This record gives sequence, structure tokens and C-alpha cells, in this order.
Amino acid sequence: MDTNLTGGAGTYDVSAFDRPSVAVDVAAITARGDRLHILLVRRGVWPFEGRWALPGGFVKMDEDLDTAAHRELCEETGVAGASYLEQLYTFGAPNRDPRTRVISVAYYALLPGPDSALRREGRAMVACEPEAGTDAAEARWWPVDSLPPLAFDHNAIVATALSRLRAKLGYTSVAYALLPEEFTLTELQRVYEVILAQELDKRNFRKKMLAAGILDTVPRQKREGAHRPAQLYRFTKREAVFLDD
Amino acid sequence: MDTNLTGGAGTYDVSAFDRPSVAVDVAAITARGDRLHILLVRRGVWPFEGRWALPGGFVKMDEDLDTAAHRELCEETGVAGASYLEQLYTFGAPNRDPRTRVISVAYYALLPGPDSALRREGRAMVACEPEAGTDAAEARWWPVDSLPPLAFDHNAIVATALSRLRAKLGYTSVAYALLPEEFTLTELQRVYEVILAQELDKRNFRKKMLAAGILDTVPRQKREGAHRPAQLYRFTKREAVFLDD
DNA sequence: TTAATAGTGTCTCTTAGACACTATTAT
DNA sequence: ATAATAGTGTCTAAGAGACACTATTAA
Repeated sequence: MDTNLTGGAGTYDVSAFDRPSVAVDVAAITARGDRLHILLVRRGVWPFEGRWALPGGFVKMDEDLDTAAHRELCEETGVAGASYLEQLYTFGAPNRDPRTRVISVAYYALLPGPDSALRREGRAMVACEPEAGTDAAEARWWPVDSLPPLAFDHNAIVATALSRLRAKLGYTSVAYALLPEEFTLTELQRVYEVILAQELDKRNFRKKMLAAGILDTVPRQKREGAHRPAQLYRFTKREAVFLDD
Repeated sequence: MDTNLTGGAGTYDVSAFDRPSVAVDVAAITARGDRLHILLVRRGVWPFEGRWALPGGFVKMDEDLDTAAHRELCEETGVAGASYLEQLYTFGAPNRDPRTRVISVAYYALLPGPDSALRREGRAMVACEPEAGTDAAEARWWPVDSLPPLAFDHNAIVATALSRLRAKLGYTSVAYALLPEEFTLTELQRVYEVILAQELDKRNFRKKMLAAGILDTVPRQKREGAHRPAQLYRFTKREAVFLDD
């Protein structure tokens, strides 16, 4: 075997070593009802055939990692409108995949729920043409607090994603990615409560959010049901900015 | 080409796809004098021959990522005593390496300086048998605020490492990894000042550290120079615990 | 005695959190 | 009128940060 790593300029034997495969896996998260949900696909092939897993797959040779994450999410689940996507951690234990050495770069994605998901149920997936030959047999949103046992080390990936999301909620405005463009303060509070899994005080919450200077008032109200209509807001920037600036 | 991905249990054609190579790169950080330093190696081979780079190399087929990071650090620089090692981010732009597609899992490592590095200079490297065939021609500590242009995207990796370290300093006890087992409060403060690149108030700093409950007083003093001796402390746990617990 | 560093307390301001009532709407 | 949700202010406690002097040692 010619391991020509030390040769002169331009020489490098690409096939000299066995190489691990590189995959991306995506934990797509949304808030609906009073729980966070994760998008899972049921595997149609060995290994873990029939088990639920995160959408994901192998990175193409000329493809950026972020691009691969978007693509796999879209191909396997039809979800195209991720409003936030962030690299999470790279999982590379030698035996995490029974097929061969697979190193997985895990991502998490945030999606706004279906309209008014914070009150009632609905269909969340945005249209996206699935490619032929995908391994996913079925895709479904699962509430995070009652997940089935997942394929590979995907339970660990989900746990990492949730703890990262909880942390980021504290010092950035990521919450924007789980909400529609315009929303009421009650809806915003609901997202925080769902992620943190605890009730928050209404007055303190509103004080803090308005003081943070990340919200714009929109000259419109949301009227729904037999009660006082609610003021609508939007995030000044639809990106995750740091608080305290 | 037989792309047997969908076959029955146990069948999977490992050679079906072109695969990227996977490397680890390590930003090893220490504090000496009044600056942070990073350990760089000068490349002896194409590409970027002669340029300085982070120690790193390809992940072996059956090797954990963390293990690979430790190994590369040790092989290329002789540094074996990293007291903290954490995965940082995975860099995978398709053209970050001119040889072929290389996806790099970046780590950062923290090392205590040589004895009293916070006052005077010294030799920091701990013994470790370098293996034959390493690509590194030379290894040196560089002050982070005057780095040369590095190979690949290594300047970006260093920047990421520093900002992560600064952030973690605020809510964990990682600082332990940059200090010897026993140290004075002044030395501890020095580490904080060097990382944050700003002076801190002595009284407030000591109040906060002692209140955090992560330090034990050791029944010993450090006497050095013509002045009052200083009380020695050690971290209750030599690991990065969260503050506020 | 001097030079050098160790060690110590108070006050102020900001922030987080507890806490309960009025306003507006549809029916 | 009633039911349902929107919207609002005060007080207290804890933490962050500004600030200056005394203590101990070697030479």
C-alpha cells in the first residue's frame, strides 16, 4: 500500500487509508400543545429496521455539512422550512453503527409550529419533494417526554439537543424560530414554558422580554375567542441575537 | 457499483460511496506570563509546507474521537498532560483542505503552565514518546494575540476555541485546568484576567470565588519574595463544574 | 525602613422574583 | 352577566461592581 502522505506538492494518495463514513443527523424540534416535539422517521432497512430514528444520512463528497443537514431533513421528512439550524456535536464512538465506522455530525433544527400550534393541533410539515430511494418509511412528530427507544445513539443526540436549546433560550433570542412572524406575548411565554418545562410569572416575563429590546410592536391585534384581544409583536431580528447588548 | 444499502440484515457494502477523510485538530491552550498561548507545529509537508498549524491528523478506523485528539496532540508535540479536552466544533467546508475532502473535528485542550508560568517563563511540555513518521517538523507555543497566518482554516478554529473558553470561564470552574493543583488567589485571578483580557477588582474577585464554594483552603502558604506569604487553595473537584449549585 | 504583595468591608445600584387586580371582548 | 384571556406595578432580596487601606514578609 502506497501511503504517499509525505510527497511533494500536489501528491497525496487519497485511497491510502481506510476512512470512516460521515453522516449528519438532525433533531428537528417544534412546540405544539404544551409539549416539545421531535421529528422522527421509522427505519425501513437494517440496521434497526422498524425502529424510530432521527432523519439523517451520509454527507456527499462536495457538500457542506450544513447543506447536508438541510437536505437530509427535507428528503426524509418533507420538512423544508427550518428557521434555525445549528451544529450540535459530533458523535464518533467506534461502534455506534453496526454497519461500519460512521461518524455523525449532529444538528438541531427549530421550526415554528402549525398556525396556533400553541393552542390546537394541526399539520406542521411544509411541502418538499422527497427524492426517490430514501430509507425513511414514515415520518412523525413525537412528544419529547415520551419517545420510543431510538436507533443508534439517537436518544443521546436528542438529549444533547434539548439541553442546548434550553441553555440558548436563556441568553439568546432563539425562541423566534419556534414562533410565527407575529405572535402575542402569551404565545411567546408559552414557548418558554414548554422548553423550560416550568411555569413562568406573567408580569415578570413580560417585563423582561420588553426590556430586552428584541421585540417590535406591530400595529395589530389578535382577536380570538370571547375575551380581550392581544397585542401582536415580532422579533426585531429573525436570528438568534445575544441578550444584554 | 453495487450500492447495497437496502439489503437485509447484516448486508452493507462499505465501499459503495466515496467518503471524506476525518481528522482531528487540537487547539492546546495555556497561560504564561500575561498572555494566553497556543501550541502550534510547523508543517513539514505539502500542503502549507512551512506554515504553522494546529497539531492534528487523521482519525484511525477504530479510535474514539477524543482518543484521536489526545493521540495527535501527544504525537506531534510531545504534550501528554492535557488536563482538559473538549470537542469544539466540526469544520467541514468542502475545500478547506486542498488534498481531498477532509472533515475536521476540532478540540481544545487546556494545560497548566510550567511552574509559576504566571510570573516567569519556563518549559511547558511534558514528556511523551513521539511516534516515528510524524509530519510535524517543530512545535512551539505562540501568544494568541500575535499568531502567524495558519494553515487550512486553523485561524478560525483558534478563534472558536478562545471564545468558547471565555464563555465557559463565566459559568464553570474550567480554570482549574490552567493551574497547578495548589495555587494562590492572585494566581487564579491572573488566569481570569489573561483569558478575559481585562483587569479584575481584587476584592470582588476573591469574594466571588470563595462564595462559589469550589475552592478548598490548603493548610499551607506560598512564600516567595520580600512580601507577605499567600494562602494556598485547590479546587474541590478537578473538573469543570457549573457554578451556582 | 522600604518595597512588594496579601488580605479585608461597605455602600450603591441593578436585577430577579413574589405577588393580585382591572380591562376588554363574545356570547 | 359571565367566562375567558390581556394587561399592568410595587416591594424585597440578592448579586455586581466601585472603591482604599492595613498586614506581613525579606532585604
